[in-house]
Amino acid sequence: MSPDPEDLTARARIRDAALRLFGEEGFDRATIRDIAHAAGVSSGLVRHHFGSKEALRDECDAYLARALERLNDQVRTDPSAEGVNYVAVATSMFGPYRKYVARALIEGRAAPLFDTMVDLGAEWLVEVDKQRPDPPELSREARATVGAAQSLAVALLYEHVSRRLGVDVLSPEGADLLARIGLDLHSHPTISPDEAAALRNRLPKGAGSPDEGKVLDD
Amino acid sequence: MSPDPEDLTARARIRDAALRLFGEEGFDRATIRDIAHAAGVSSGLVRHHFGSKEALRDECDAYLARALERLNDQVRTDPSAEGVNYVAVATSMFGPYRKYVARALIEGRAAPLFDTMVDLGAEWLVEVDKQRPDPPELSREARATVGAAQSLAVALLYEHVSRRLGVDVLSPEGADLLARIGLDLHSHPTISPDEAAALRNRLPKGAGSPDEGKVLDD
DNA sequence: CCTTGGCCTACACATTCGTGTAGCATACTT
DNA sequence: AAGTATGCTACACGAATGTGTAGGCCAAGG
Repeated sequence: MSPDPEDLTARARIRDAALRLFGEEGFDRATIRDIAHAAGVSSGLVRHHFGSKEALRDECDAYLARALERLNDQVRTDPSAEGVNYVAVATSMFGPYRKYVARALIEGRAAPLFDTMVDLGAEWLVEVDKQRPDPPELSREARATVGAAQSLAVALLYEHVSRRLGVDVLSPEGADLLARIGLDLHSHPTISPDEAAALRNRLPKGAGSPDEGKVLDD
Repeated sequence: MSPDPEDLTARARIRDAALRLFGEEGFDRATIRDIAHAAGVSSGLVRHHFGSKEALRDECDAYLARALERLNDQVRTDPSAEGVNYVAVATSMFGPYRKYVARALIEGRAAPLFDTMVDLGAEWLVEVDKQRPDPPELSREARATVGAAQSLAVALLYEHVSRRLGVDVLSPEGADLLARIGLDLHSHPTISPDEAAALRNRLPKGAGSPDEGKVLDD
């Protein structure tokens, strides 16, 4: 999250304060007056710049979408971006805006944000699939969707994960531990291919035939 | 989620309505009057039974904890509980209370609920570890924590996952697709052991030595 | 019969919040 | 220099909400 060139302006300060308070308190509990106070302006100015509280949130969403686009390009062109970075980015995601993003995602908002995560994951899966012995039964997009959701899980459940691990996962030690756990989980299947086949055959619908209206790659 | 013997009573109806409205609208947007109306009682009765709005939410949390305990015992004693059920339970989790649980978890509440998920996952890992070639570097609890978080991801990001998959993941077709994706992801490592070792050596802290104050099993 | 206590309702109060309006200062334009 | 747009504040209003209070209905027990 590199700082925007537009800074110091009251409008930007209001947006940042809103991002923070919406995240910490939630949209309803965060009042316009509190946001204005945190930004060092009057409450009237918030209305002057953004029109309404919901419009202010829309602007926050849009700002985050732009920020993600920058980060997206950055990751795509970064040669050191490999696999785990995908998870690392998702985890430390949006730094101070983590809580805001979490709430937005839970409420079904911030769709472009989630979609970008899926797309990033799908691109990574292209490389992963090359080293895979058996052809995947399911589309890359489908697997990337669930993978993106799982990658976001630690960021969403930040408090609980930190509590159970006994370490703040945003601290250097916590991030290190998290990276090792991620490597372990991603490098060790928890179900053997045989078991997977057996369980697949037990699924109620269809007996594991690879094509019956499911989402498949072309 | 089996229905409680205590039912039909106004108190139970209020609690159920609160669970639903807190989930759908969020704690702040859901008003006591709306909850009372949904339960078919007056708003005063809500206060009479629960004292305050926050106390009502506490009761909702406690009720969910009790319900989870029942489900916990059920899963533990069910012989057909194998691996994927872990994910399936987390996904279709709490049925109508999914949104409530999601909000509670995001806000850092419902800790016993998350802890139960971790414990369940850790028990499963005991079996998984038996079939693992290399000894795990990290504690079972640590891996179970992240695993639990990832298992909850689809439930938390229900709307986005359903949207990207093009199927309601709570519908029979969606659940089937989800199960297949889960089997695929769990049975195929996305990182080879060699890559994992290489990436582990690249981590800033320590050069991959297996013990330097990390969380380890005994 | 009367009274006691648990459910339950109706109504009022104080607070808070989003929004609307009026007005001031500064800077830029013509 | 006058006009005008812009960034900003102060203040007020209406609505909604959590909470408090007074009272009614009804079964149980003396």
